[in-house]
Amino acid sequence: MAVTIKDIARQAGVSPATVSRVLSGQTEFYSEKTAKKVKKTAKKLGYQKNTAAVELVTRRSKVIAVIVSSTQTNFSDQIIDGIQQEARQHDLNVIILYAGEKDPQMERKALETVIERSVMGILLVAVDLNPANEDLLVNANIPYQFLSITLKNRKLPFITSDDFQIGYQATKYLVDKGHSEIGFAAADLNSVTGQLRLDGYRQAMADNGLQLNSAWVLGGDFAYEDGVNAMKQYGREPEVTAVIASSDLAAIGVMNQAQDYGLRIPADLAVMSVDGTKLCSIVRPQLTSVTQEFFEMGVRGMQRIINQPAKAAKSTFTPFKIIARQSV
Amino acid sequence: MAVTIKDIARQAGVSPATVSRVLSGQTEFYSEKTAKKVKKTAKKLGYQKNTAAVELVTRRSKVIAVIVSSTQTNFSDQIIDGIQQEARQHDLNVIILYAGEKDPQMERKALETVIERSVMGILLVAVDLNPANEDLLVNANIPYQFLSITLKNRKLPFITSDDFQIGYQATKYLVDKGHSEIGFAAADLNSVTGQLRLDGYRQAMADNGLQLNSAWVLGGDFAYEDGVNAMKQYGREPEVTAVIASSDLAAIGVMNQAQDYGLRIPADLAVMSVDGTKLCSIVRPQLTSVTQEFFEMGVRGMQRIINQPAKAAKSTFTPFKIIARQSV
DNA sequence: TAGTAAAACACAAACGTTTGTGATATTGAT
DNA sequence: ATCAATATCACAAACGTTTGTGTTTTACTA
Repeated sequence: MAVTIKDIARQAGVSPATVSRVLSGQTEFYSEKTAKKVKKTAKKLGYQKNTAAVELVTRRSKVIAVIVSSTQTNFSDQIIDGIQQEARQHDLNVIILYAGEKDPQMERKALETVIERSVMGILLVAVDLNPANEDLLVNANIPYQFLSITLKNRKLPFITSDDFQIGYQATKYLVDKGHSEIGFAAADLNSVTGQLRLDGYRQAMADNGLQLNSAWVLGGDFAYEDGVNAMKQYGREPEVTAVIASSDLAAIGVMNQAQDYGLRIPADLAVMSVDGTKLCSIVRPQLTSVTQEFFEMGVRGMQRIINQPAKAAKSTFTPFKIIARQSV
Repeated sequence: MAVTIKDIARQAGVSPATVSRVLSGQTEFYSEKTAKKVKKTAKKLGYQKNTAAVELVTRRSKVIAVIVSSTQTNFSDQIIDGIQQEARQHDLNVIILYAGEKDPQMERKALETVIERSVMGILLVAVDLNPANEDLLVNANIPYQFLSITLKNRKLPFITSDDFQIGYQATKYLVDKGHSEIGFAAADLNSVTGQLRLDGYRQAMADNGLQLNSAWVLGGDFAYEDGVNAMKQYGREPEVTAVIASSDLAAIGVMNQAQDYGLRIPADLAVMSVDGTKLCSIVRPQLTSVTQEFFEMGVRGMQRIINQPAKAAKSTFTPFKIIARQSV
C-alpha cells in the first residue's frame, strides 16, 4: 500500500537503483537532472522510506538507545539533554526506554528490544544490570556505555562522578564550616556508588580527626522518603549538626522532616545534597549541593559511542563542584 | 556474522520455515520434539532475532512511540508510567522521543523517525504540531493519539483534562474560601489549554458576581520563572489575595517570590496550582492543587491505540480533582 | 569523424524473516 | 493391509532497500 522506490522509479522513468542513490544522498551515479525529477516525484507521491528494509540490507542503524532506570531522582533529563545535543550534531536519532526500578525482567525486555533492532549504540543511565543481562548486552556486539553509575565490574565502561570524592569533599566542606557531627543519609549502601561515597565520608572524617558514630549513617534508595526517614532516626534533637543527603530529593526530605521537628535550617541543622538539579534552587531554603555535570556525562557518553565503535573504553570521571546556597 | 534462523535450521536439521514458526510462537506445523530441538540450538547459538527483517515482511511492529515535548513541567513521567503499564500487559514495547520545546524541526525529525519505522502507534504528549507536521502524522496511516493537550483542530483525537472546568473549579474553590481578588498566572495564553482555563476562570468570576481586573491575568509558559515573574508583577502589596498558577512549578515560583516579598502563605496570599505532581507535597507550604490524572491519560491513550487501529476516535476528558493542602 | 574515456544509468543479488502451499510421513479406522 | 485424514515439514516467494557490476549514453579528443 505504501509507496516504495519502485513506484517512484516507474513514475520517474528510472531504475529503483537510481532512486535509491538519489534519495539516500549519494553523490555518484546520477545526473542533476534525474535527481531533480526523482526528488519531485518522491515528494509528490508522499514517499516515506522503509527503515526496516534499509537496516536489513545495510545492517546498521542510526539510532542510539538510552535505557534509563525510572529513577526516583530526576537528573536523567539533563543526561538525556546532553545525549540529544550530541545526537543532533551527528544526525542520529535517539530513543529512550524505561527499564523500571531494579526490575531484571524489564531490563531484559528493554535490552532485547534495542538489540534486536541492532541500534548503533546503547547508553545506560543509572542502571545496574544483573549478570544475565550483562551478558546479553556484552554479547550483542553493540557499543555501549554506562552513565551516572559506578560498577563493580570494572570491565564495563562507565562515565560518572568520582563518588569517593563526592563523599570526601562534601564532608570536608561541612567540616570547614565548623561541623563535626555529620550525618550521611539516603544513599543505597548496597551499591558501589553509595559505598564509595560512604568511604569518602569516612576518610574525610578520619583525616580531620573526627570520630564518627555509626548511627549517623543511614541507608536508603536516594528517595525523598529515605530523607524523611533518616531525619526521623536522627530525631527531634539530633546529635548531628549537619547531614549529607545522597540526592536532592532526599535532602528535601530531611529538610522537611527537620522543619516539622521545629529545627531551623541551617541554624540548627545544615543539610547538603548531592546532584544539584534545579530542585535545589526551587526549595526554600535553597539547597547547598554537590553539583554533578550530568549534561556533560551525556555528551561524553555519546562521543564514546561515536568514536570508539565496539572498542572497550576506559571508565572516566566527570567533574563536580560544590555550590553554596542557603542550607548550610 | 550474527546467527540467523538458517544457521539454526542447519544445525537442527530442519528448514528455516520451521525454525521461524517455532521461535515466533506459532502453534501449528511442527511437533513438540522438533520445537524442543530448535529452541535448544537457538539458545546454544545465542540467536537474536532480526527485527528489521521481521518488520519488513510482516509490515507491522510491536512498538509504541511516545513523543514528548521536553517540557518544563514534569507530569510526563506519570503519563509514561501509565503507557508502560498498559504496554506491558499487551506485550508491546514503548520508545520515547523528545521533540524539543516548540521546535518544529525536532518534531519533524521525531515524527519521521517513528513513521519510517512504521510503529504500531504514536502517542504525543503535550506537543502541539504545526500544520506541516500534522499532515505528516495524519498521512502516515498510523494510529495516533494526543495526550494532555487540547487542540484547535478538533479532528485530531486527544485525551486531557477539561481545561475550562479546571479554570472554573479552581476559581470557584478560591471564591468559596472567601477570595474575590484572584490572579491567574503562568498559563500560555496563546494555547488552547491556557485560553480555556482563562475562560473558565472568567466565567467563574462572573457567575459569582466578581469583577476582574485584567492586570490580574498574566501569561507565560507554565514555567517556574513565569510564576516568579507573575508575582513580581503583582508586587509587594498585591491587589490579589489568591492566585491560580497553571503548573506546579509556576506555583512554586509565585510562592517563592511572594515569600521573598515577605508575604505569608496562605495568610497573606493563597496559591493554587494545577497539575498536582509530587512536587506539591514536597514544597513547604504544601501546594493545594487541581490534580490531574496523568497516569490515567497514559492508560487510556494506549487503550485507544490498541482497540481502534486507524479509526478516528473522539476526544475525551479525564477527571480531575482539587486536593487541599496548605497553600490556600 | 572516429575513437575513447567518463558519466549516467539499469540489472540483479542480497539482507533475514514470514507464510501460503505443496510434499511427505504418521496415525487411525476398517 | 489399505486407504484416508491429518500432522509434520520443506520450498519458495515476498517484503523494500542497497550496492557491485555490467551496459549504454554522453562528451571530449585528435
